[in-house]
Amino acid sequence: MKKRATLKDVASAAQVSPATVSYVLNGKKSISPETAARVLQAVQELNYVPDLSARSLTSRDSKLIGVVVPQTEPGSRLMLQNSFYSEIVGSIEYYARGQGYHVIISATDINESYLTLAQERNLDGIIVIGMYPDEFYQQMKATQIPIVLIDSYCNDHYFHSIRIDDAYGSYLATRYVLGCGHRDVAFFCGQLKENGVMQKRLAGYRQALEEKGILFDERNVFEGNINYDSGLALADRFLQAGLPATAVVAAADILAVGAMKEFYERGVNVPNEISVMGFDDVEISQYLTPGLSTIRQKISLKGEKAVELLLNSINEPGLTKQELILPVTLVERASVKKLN
Amino acid sequence: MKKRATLKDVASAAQVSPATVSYVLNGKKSISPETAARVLQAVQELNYVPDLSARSLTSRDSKLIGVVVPQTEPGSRLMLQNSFYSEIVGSIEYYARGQGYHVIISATDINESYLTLAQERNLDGIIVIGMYPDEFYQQMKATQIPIVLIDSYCNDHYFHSIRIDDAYGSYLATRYVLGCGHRDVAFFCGQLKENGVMQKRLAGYRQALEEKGILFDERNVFEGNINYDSGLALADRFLQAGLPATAVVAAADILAVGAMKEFYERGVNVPNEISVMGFDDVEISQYLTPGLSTIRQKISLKGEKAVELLLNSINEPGLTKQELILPVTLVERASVKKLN
DNA sequence: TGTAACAGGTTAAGCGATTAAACGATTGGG
DNA sequence: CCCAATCGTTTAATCGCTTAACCTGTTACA
Repeated sequence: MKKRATLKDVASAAQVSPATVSYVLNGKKSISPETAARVLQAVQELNYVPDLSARSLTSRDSKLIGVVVPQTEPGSRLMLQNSFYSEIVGSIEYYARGQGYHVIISATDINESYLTLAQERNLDGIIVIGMYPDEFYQQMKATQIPIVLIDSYCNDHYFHSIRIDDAYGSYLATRYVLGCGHRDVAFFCGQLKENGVMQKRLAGYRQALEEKGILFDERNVFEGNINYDSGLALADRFLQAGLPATAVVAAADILAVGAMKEFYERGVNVPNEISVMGFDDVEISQYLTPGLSTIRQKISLKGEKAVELLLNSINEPGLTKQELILPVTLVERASVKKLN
Repeated sequence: MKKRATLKDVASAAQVSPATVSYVLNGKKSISPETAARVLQAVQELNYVPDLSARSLTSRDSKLIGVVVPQTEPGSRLMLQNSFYSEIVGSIEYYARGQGYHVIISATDINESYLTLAQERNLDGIIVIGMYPDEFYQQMKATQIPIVLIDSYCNDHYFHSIRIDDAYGSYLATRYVLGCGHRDVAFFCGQLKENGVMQKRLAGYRQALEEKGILFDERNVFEGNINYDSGLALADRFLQAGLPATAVVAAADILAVGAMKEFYERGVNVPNEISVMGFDDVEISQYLTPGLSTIRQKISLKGEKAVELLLNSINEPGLTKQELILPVTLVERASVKKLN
């Protein structure tokens, strides 16, 4: 039951003052090589690991960053089940660790509780994924903590921001489907209200239509939530509607996944009877049969860049706010039938 | 740029000593209602949130628990991509937070670095998911920190442990397939060597066979790794082998997912030409077409119980080690054909 | 040669909490 | 009526580390 070695223990073992040990450990002052060696050896022998709580107490930083993820849906609590978020969080975790930071996730309601976390743990920075009510951003701003927004269309220039070109991606998707010879294509999406991402993706869809001289028809857009069940439901509604559309472009893979399942259950063959196009290239998209054609965003790159930006912002407080738009590419698999 | 309020600030605002504030906040000593009220009000007004680093310095606990997840596969870094792990981690996160704990994940190599984390952050406890080399457990033991193992067949009784009855689950799966009229069934699994889970699942498979009086045939077991690509590969090898088997039971859903995809690509219809049975009931299993019949373990329950056990163990150091075996159930979907 | 700069260390003052011990004022029992 | 126990509160030590300030020799330079 022996206790952990402390700075002081190391100091006495190396026969120097605690301050010296501290200095050699963070190299903030010149120390003679011999002394340094002695200290380092003591560290080794005693198996010394600095206590970050103690350190954070004086140095005012915790080497901890927070990640805020939306509750995927009102009733559901376990956001990590959503592959999109878990992939991002995973990559954030990975890159942060590489830089000596640890990550604390929070899927809690966007009430005050996150602010509390930020304070009580002295978070060095926060990465916020997704879109929230305006009030939330105001609170975040008030913390004075460096923050990077992912996939948010919050206009406040106080924050750094990372996203993809949603409109373009959706345009790409739709153009591809159109290019395959489809002329009448439906659009499945999440709540358009207050969700910039969905709005942009709808805009991209419309743009592609327009470009081809195809009339936009409101009845072709099916609005639900961004989850599997909603995918099922939208496909059902689509089928009920008995529209002439031969393809659907979904504003999110998970929606496409649900739709494909529903089509399958209803005996509607994908891609022969109906084509399906996704967006995101979530991991499972490739698992499906047929493989889901979709718009790929390098999810892990988003995480990587977010960490990079956040860390820069932490180390250089005055950093001018940046807005990073990551590229998207089209991934062709087998869920869209070529009509020509 | 005003600084956060500290204990001392609250104290002077409420006109009491810092100690008093501390006492009313953690109610460890009797304080007059009037004083308490005054303090509480000051806390409100100043928006005071205790600094956990500082607290952890004296109270020796951090309200932080660590979660160790294996690197899903040697080359891959982002373990959270594996739905099984991300689901568990998500639920651990959720329940831990409910109890006032935060979670730090680590997908790092199982080298010394996790030990370092445990020390530098003063972790109150650790949840270890999966199986590791023996040496790892020894190191963990040395930390003296309460630990709960999930899905490990480590025999060391130093640890609490949570798992399911793998052998029984696999038995159930195989019996079901057999019950559907299949007589010749293959078994797909991850590395058997040093992986208790896989071994047990193989055992369950054999038991079911035996019970039906079917000879176990080594050529029917296909060993790979537990990931999608391996699923593809095993299905390929299976097809090459040209065995008479009419069904395959996979020791993990992700393997089944890969197999189904490969079968699809090769034009082998599931379930008409080959039946597939899974194990785990990962979220995507239901998304597949056809839906994957599988053995369900309540993944989130695992997380919940792990947290519960860990917290008990933290609060009651002498707690006798427990081993929890959670129930499994069969989920019938559409990937196994009924021959009779 | 006088002095400034610097290298290499040490001292000691915090950082923001917790908590044992001390303290004065009541209270209660014998 | 006195002593002890109890209550409500304060004092002060402490947790493990960082860092400004100080100290003592050297070295460099005009």
